[in-house]
Amino acid sequence: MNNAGKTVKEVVIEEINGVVIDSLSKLNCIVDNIVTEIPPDLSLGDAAYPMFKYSSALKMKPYDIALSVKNDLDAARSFIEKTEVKGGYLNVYFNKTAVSKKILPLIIAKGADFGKGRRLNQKVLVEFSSPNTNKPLHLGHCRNNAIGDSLSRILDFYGYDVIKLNLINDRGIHICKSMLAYKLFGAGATPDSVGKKSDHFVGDYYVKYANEVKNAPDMEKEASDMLRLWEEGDPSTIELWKKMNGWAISGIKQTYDRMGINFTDIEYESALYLLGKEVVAEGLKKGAFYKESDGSVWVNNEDVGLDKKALLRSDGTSIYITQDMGTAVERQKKYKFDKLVYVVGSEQIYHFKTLFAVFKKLGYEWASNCYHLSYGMVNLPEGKMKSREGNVVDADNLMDLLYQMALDAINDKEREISAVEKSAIAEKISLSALKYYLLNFSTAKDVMFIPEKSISFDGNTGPYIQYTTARINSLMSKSGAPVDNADIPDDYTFNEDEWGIISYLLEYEKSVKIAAAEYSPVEICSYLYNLSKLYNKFYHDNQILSEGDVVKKVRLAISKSVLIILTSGLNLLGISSLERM
RNA sequence: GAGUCUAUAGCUCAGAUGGAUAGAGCGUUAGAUUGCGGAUCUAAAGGUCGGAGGUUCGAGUCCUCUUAGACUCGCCA
Repeated sequence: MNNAGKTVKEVVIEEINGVVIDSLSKLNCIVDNIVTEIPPDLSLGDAAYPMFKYSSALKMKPYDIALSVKNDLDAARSFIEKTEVKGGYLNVYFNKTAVSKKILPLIIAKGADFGKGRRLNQKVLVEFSSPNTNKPLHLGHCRNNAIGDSLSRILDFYGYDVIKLNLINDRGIHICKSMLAYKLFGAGATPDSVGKKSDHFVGDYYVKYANEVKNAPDMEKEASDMLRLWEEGDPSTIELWKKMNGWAISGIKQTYDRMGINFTDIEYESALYLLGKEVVAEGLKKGAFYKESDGSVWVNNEDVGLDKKALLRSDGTSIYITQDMGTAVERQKKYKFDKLVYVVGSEQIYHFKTLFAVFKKLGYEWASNCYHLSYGMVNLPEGKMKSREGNVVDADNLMDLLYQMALDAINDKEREISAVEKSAIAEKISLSALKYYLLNFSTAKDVMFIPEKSISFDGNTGPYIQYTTARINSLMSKSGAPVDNADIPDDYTFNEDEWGIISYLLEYEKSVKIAAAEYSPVEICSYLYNLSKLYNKFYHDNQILSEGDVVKKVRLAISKSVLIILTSGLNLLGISSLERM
């Protein structure tokens, strides 16, 4: 994965790289790719070239190599202010004015488009969320939604054409369980008649089933009978199914709307689950699969370190994996995707390995373009979430709780903001807290969710970054004229706080690149948090509006640039920046 | 039993492609604003990067072994 567009940092650094490479070749060391690092401390410069690896080939001390390259570098100027040899490192200090004059006006001019990659003309399908229609969304879905949505935004920003897919799991035995409980105990009630959000209404009957079946084991058989009736198209069963699915899906849709999650296309398992049978037949014909004497169809994946896996039951009905096979083939036909990313929990790693191995055995050239982005489970202090034990953290309730906390915090500030606006702001803050919290983990890791502690508004949180945007927005509105350019005099002397921010602004594009390449929203979280910290320190220690015209303009340009980048990065996380809070 | 993933400060977590004294937040302690938003800022204390070997000039990062935990290994989804 690479994007042909060059970042500002690359433009600056490549010029310097060229000189370093030439210089090394004069010493008879031919390299085509040079390693650049960022020194651990700003006082050590803006870029560093470690010379250790050339030492043995050149039979020179790293220090002497660095010294030799330094001589050549000092002769070639422009973006370089000075160079220094320290140990085996050659440290380069950028010309602050030259770099600033390049980056700040560019950010301000491009605004939200700064850092956006050129279009790659490659289509990426991102499947995420994939709820069941027998219960409301819970905390685990929140993590999935946050990751899937953010990843889609990142990939789009980087240059891919992203299709967001939601495959709704609307059929199967678990759906029939809630249907059965409603049929037996519902007495014609509706979400409206009991005044309940419709997906919660449906979920209550799923819980009801779990409780009742303990004393009435026959219900299990009734549920599977119902599934059979559904597959046969029994009218009254289908009618009930449509009614309850309608409730579940409309309730879940409300939760998506509140979270700011949407999809390019919504797929229904009920419409796709039979497709895989044709793929199985194709595989049999190709000799990729084999049939057992009882009629079941299998694939043998032992050659790739996996096991044998059934693809079709002996009665000819399809299995979970069969649908995934059919769905993927259908997606390739419909979208001609270049990549297909499944955002699904880590408990399904084995399943996707098997699935992708099947694609390879079928000879699909797109098999290697499928990727399972697995994420760890969300745990509670008392253990894992189990819907049957009722210890799940419900998504709607959680958002309500966070909303109330945010609203209380706003009210404490006693700002002159209307009640309506306060409410809107509280909503944005609470979502930011939730999403940022869930994204600020490596995806592979399990998340420990401690309700009282984990979602806070202080420190490394979404609201902290929003606060920074509100602060800058407030500054902008008090600055008089809008900041639409960056006037930087050639003789301007940047202080450490100013330069610290500017040099970090140079890193934004790289962060986006890493986030896109590694499918890693946490990379953006870290970047935004670091930038916010740098800015808040700068803001705390430096005056802006009361300074003279020259300094004021430069600092406003820096502030404006930070605001643009923070807003851009928050957007990649699916979080709104704020004017006020 | 096999496979995959995880292990970094009291707690919760960052540390892409190996590089300079391993970084945050929370919590604890001590401070900062007669100034543009205190949901802010500064500082202190707190680490054998689970353990043992190995590769390398250099390892939290790569390799081997090992310990602990999670997940998976179904004609469930």
